[in-house]
Formats: sequence, structure tokens, C-alpha cells
Amino acid sequence: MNKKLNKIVSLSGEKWAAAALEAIAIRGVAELSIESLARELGVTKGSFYWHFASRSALIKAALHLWAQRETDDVLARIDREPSPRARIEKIVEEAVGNKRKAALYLALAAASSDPNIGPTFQRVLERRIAYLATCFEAMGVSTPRHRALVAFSEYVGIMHTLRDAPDSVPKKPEFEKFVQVAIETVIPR
Amino acid sequence: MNKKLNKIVSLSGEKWAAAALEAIAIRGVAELSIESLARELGVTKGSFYWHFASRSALIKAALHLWAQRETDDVLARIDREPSPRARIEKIVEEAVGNKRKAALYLALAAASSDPNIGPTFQRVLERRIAYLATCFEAMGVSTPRHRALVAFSEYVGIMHTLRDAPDSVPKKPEFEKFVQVAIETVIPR
DNA sequence: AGCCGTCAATACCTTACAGTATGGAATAAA
DNA sequence: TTTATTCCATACTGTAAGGTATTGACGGCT
Repeated sequence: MNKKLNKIVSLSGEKWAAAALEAIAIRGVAELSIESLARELGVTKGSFYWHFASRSALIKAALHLWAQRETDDVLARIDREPSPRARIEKIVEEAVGNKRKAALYLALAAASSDPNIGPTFQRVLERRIAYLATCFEAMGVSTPRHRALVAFSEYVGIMHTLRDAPDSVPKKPEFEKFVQVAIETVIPR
Repeated sequence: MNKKLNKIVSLSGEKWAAAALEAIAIRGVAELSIESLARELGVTKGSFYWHFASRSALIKAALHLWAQRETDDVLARIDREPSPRARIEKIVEEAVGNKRKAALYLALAAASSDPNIGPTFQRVLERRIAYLATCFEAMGVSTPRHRALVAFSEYVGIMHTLRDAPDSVPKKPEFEKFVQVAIETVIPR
């Protein structure tokens, strides 16, 4: 029965956390309010404070849900690419392809000074950088760690540019060439 | 007398705008409150609403002050570098060197969805990208515009990485090597 | 049937803040 | 000295929001 109890609480908590992630992706962490979120879910605050002790607890739960999904993504999609080079390409392509993931990432990054977010977020970043480093190492690059940092920065920067300067980025036919240039700069021949 | 009137208002307005930029760099746009800003300046709201019609007006003024300073910076510092290559290096070095400027930039970017910020911010970005493109063009690069986009993205991404994953970036002696790798990736031989 | 645990609604308290209205001090002009 | 302008303070309203306390509906268990 304890199992069941945990499961119910956990499930409902995840419902709130998932909704919180959606809201964060759209409006950012600072604008995440319990009451508006409850309205979107068709309930009231009374429900929320049954599942969570505070707004901070929700943010933490949402962040952990995000981190969980991210690692799942890496293991499930990137890591099954055949070559290290293909994996890096895949990562860059995700930065330019998945708008909703990019928005969520940038929203969390914008709130990295929040003590609920910063430390966990930082750990996720380090894992990604380390993963990239292993890819570069497998490719025989001379300074894999440095290149990983550069590649990661470019990855984030491209998401940023696409969001904040969309009119400066070329459209469809030329766009692929731009992505090609981006990949070539991070992957040495 | 109109001159004097304008000057006084403008000066005081700039005082508020400059303080707002400071606060934005530290706490972000969303957390910018008139009352706390007034407290920091040793005055009250009464003063603020004499100089500005609303909070939005302050944000706009602060943003324009930032854009003004940015263009001044480019013309005064970057543009007097001898070669295009040196200019690009200078820009990258600024991304890793000037923490306060990076914090301000990232804070504004985080609020790019704010209608007070988005359009102006976007124009500043386009100007920077166009400037980089002219540098690459002067260097005889094949696709200068694409490379400019990549370089700009890397520039922003490095600021992001330094802020959100500082522990993942190597310290002093190794740090210079990392910067070197970053520059080499954006500047083709 | 009666009890208890789960979940949600309601009402309420408090705080932070944007914005307004008004008064008041200082200064300059008449 | 009177008057107008400039700048700021004080007091106020309204609102959004976090958090608490209480009540109630529903279902399973004894």
C-alpha cells in the first residue's frame, strides 16, 4: 500500500511538474505562478499545496524532471548514432531543430541564479560537456575538453541566436548551408 | 530654457536608466522594481514618476542607453584594431573578459520576449552580426555571413557557459588555451 | 454504516509592487 | 515678496501572488 501511496503522489506531482515545464518554456521561471498554472490545469491552489510544500519545491521537481528527460534523450537518441562525429552533428542539429527544447533550455539558463536551479543545471551542463569531450577524444582530437567547451558554447549560442535574432538567420535553402558551416567549425577535419 | 529643461530631465533620466542597467545586470529585467531601485538611489517612487511615465519607459530608456554604449564601444575599441582578424579576436576576448558586460547582455537576452526589449535588442544583434560579416568578408572568407552567424553564436555561447558552468571551464593557465581553441574555430586559416 | 485517507475548493492573510494624487521644499524669475 | 517651476516625499489604491487554515467530496477499508 505504501507503493500505491507513493505512486499516486508521484504521478500527480509529475503532472504539475510537467505543466510547470511547459509554462517555463513559454514564459520563463520568474513568471511561473502557482495560481495561473492551476487555472491552466482547471484546478485551484488548494490542489497544488497538497502535492508541493512551496513554489520552490515545484521548480525543483520540474528541473529534475527536465534533467531526467535530457539524460533519457541522450541515451536513447544521440548515443545510438554510429560515430562520434555523427553524434556531434546530431547535437547541433537538435539545437537548430527542436524549438521547444531550446526555449526550455534558455528559460532555465535565464534563471540559473535561482538557487533552486543553478546547481542542478550546472551539473547537467557538465555532463553534456563531458559527453562531448568523450566524442572528441574518440575522434583523436588534440584538446578534446577545450573543443567540447567550444562546441557546447556554439550549441547554446545557436539556440540563442535563433530565438533572439531570427531575422538575421537565412531562411530555408540557405539555412542548411549555415548549419553546415556551424558543424564544420566545431568538427575538425 | 527649453534646453536647460531638457538637459536636466535627460540627465536625471540617464541616472535612472544607468541604475536600471546595473540592476538588470545583477538581477534581471523581471526583478527590476521601481521601489527597490529608488531605495538603492536613496529616493522614492515620487522621483521616478516625475522622470518616467511608467516602468516600461524606464526599461526602454535603459535598453537604448545600453545600445548607445555598445555602438560607442564598437567604434571606439574594436574598430581601431588594425586587421579584421584582430577585431574578431578582440570580440571573443571581450566575451571571456568582461563579466559585467556579459551579465548585462545575457540578462537582456533573457527578456527578449518583452515587447519593450525584443525589437531593439534584435536590431543590435543584427548590427553585430553584420559587422562580423564585414570582417570575414575583408578576410576573404567564402561565406562571410554564415561564418558571422557562427562566430556571433559562439561569442554568446561562451558568455553563457562561463556564467552557468564556471566549474566546467579550466582555470588560469589552461584557460588561455581554451580561448585560443575558441578563436581558431571561428577564424579559418 | 461509519471511519479514514486522498485530493481539491474556498476563504483568508500578508507582502510586494505599479501607479496616482497631492503636498512641500527649493530655486529662479517677476 | 510673490509666483511659477522643478523635483521629490508621503499617502493612498488596486492587484497579483504566495502561503495557510478550514471545509468538503469521494472512495476504500473495517
